[in-house]
Amino acid sequence: MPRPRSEDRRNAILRAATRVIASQGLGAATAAIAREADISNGSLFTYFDTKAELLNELYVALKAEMATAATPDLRAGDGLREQVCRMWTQWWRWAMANPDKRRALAQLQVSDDITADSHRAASLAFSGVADLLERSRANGPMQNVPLGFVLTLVNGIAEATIDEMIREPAEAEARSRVASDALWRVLAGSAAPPTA
Amino acid sequence: MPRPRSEDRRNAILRAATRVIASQGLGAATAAIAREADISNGSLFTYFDTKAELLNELYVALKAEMATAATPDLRAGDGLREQVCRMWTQWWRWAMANPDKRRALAQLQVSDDITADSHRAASLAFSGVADLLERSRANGPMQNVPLGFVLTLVNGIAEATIDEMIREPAEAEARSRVASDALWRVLAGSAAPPTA
Amino acid sequence: MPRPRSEDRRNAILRAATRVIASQGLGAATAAIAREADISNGSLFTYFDTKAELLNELYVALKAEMATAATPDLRAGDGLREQVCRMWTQWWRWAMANPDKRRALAQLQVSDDITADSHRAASLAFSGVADLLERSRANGPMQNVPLGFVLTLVNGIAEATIDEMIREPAEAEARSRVASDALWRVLAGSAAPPTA
Amino acid sequence: MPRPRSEDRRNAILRAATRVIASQGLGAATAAIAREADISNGSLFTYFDTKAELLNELYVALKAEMATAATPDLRAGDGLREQVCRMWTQWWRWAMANPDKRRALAQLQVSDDITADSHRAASLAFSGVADLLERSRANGPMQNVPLGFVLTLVNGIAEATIDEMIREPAEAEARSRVASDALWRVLAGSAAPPTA
DNA sequence: GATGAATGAGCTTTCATTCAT
DNA sequence: AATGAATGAAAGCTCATTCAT
Repeated sequence: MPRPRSEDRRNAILRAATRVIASQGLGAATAAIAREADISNGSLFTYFDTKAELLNELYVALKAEMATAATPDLRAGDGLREQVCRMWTQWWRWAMANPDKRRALAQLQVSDDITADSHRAASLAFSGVADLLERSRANGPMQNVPLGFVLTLVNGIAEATIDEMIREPAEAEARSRVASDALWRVLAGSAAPPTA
Repeated sequence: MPRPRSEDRRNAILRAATRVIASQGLGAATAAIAREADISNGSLFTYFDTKAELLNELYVALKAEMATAATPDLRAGDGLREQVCRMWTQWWRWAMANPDKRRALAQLQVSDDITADSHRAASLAFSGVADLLERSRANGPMQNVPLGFVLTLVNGIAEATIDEMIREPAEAEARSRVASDALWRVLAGSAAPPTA
Repeated sequence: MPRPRSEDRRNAILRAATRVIASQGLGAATAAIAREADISNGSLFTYFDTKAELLNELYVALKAEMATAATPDLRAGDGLREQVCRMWTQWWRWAMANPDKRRALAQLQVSDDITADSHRAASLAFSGVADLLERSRANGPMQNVPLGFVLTLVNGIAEATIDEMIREPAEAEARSRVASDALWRVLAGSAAPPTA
Repeated sequence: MPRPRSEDRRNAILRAATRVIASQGLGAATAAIAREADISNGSLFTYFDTKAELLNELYVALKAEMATAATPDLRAGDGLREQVCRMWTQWWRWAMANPDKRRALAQLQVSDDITADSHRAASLAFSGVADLLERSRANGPMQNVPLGFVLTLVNGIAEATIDEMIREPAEAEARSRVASDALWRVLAGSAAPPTA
């Protein structure tokens, strides 16, 4: 029995790719990623057949991680407003805590190497978030548009806010509250603050 | 800034770069851009010293064009709501009419080759839009955050909506209205429709 | 020569190599050969230290098989002409029946990896054929040249004819007779047909 | 006007390829060929799009050169026998004088990279030789087989003899006469010596 | 001995940039 | 200034061989 293909090694490559892509962009050499993962350049290709495959898997993995981080646990008794608030908080906390992942994602998102399948898989990971948004927009001004549009919109607002938070980390908490209110206004149309 | 002879040629290169980058991404070869511009590969470098310089100039030019398209003419008598509405309409009309420019911008926005200076220059071009947003948010819920944040946020919402419009062009007008209302809610906090 | 366990496996590798080289050329990866032989890539190297060694052994084995196929059984009473005729028939029958082996041989013959020793060993295998040729040329026009030259020449004629037979398999029998006569003319100088 | 693409350089690459392939086989690196031709590795690809294209052009060029060398000038008054004799002499003289070209050809001949088109082009170059053979076999034992077969056969005999000449250069002239007679016997069936 | 992952040198090809014309 | 050939440093990927299991 040979040395088994190791899940650890595979993850090490994905982590290394995240770091290298965050700092050098998608043009980063596979050899650089391998070096960062402490493996030989040839070894990378036993885990990912091509660079494009590595990028696709990384994209889906990062999106899924982000989605998981954002998806709020179901706590009985919480109102929708609270749930949205918690989701949003979890989302930006993850983003602020993982700047490399966010930067890598920004590059991957617009890459031609990312297939339609990967984009689909990434969307699927957001179903928990989508469920919450579906309930939140139910009787509001967004009730008649496709849920996908709502998701896109919320994502746009979230990312824009996180960009600002990164520019001014000291004000992150303050911005968070402003953004949370804005989000709710977009979804539900009223500015009622969450019951504290 | 010593400018070489033909401004026409320079612009031809920028237009060619837009098309080529839209279809092939930032990895596009300078030779491909030169061919698309109907000049020799060497000639490109008499107009732009490096590929990075070309990308930066293209980025700023496209952002500026987008900003110009979005900036509403000052018409006496128009209310803020109407002006925001007009801005937004002009914005997405430009985006829908110029898919290549939008796609190229999406790539450029996240490129490591784009300098902080270029990002600053791009923001400056949005001063007309910024002015309008400044007035629009004056007494609303966003009155105490930096104007840059408001711009970022509005930009995020706009881009998300345009993405959706591209997915479903038939519904563009309908989405436009929904988005316009959402935008106003974010800025001003109330959903009052524009006085027609 | 310490031989590892299974002679079967060794032969399986040689057979697999024949097929793979016939279809992909000498550039074929050792891993491809191993896969075709249904063993692991590493295992191949317990049977052959290097790829070059495998190629050399394959070359000698194929040449020897060809020689064995061509060598006519000694049948008392047969005239030389009949024996040459039988040899030639056996030769091309083997070639037509084993296209992969022939193609692999064609590649191996010109490879830099094949050592002088292997070429010598291959010649040795043709001693039966050489004996017959020695007797056949005894009083003819080739009586004063080295036997090796006669062998080379006969080989050249045989291979050229087989190439033609492969191009037009339907005419193989007809070509066989023409070539047999030509062979005899080269060796013995007269065109007397075999006494049937 | 830029430096024009130079036919000299192109030929230098072909010559370099001949030498390098003769000594290292078809596995020779394009970089090695470029170095031997005293150009940069990238430059090679402005003259030949791919390595396979280079190999194909080299193959056709070498075959054509060999054919030209072998094709006898038409001299009024020469009998067929003399013409065949002259062709054969010119052929082997060229081969002995150009060992690298012969070795490179041997490799190229069996390469999978050589297309059917190239093989066709190579055959065409031998039309002068083919004409002579057509006339020579006219009333002899080979009159009823395809001319292509005759060519293949003559080629096989020629190459086999040249191989022997290379093994024993001192005997080249002697072998030449023996081979010439054998050739004539194959074609015309009689051993009549050339009228001196 | 058998397995297949690990290794790293080496390959062809691309491409931003330079430079002879 | 314009041209496009020349340059050479990468890049992604392959593969003979080694080695941990």
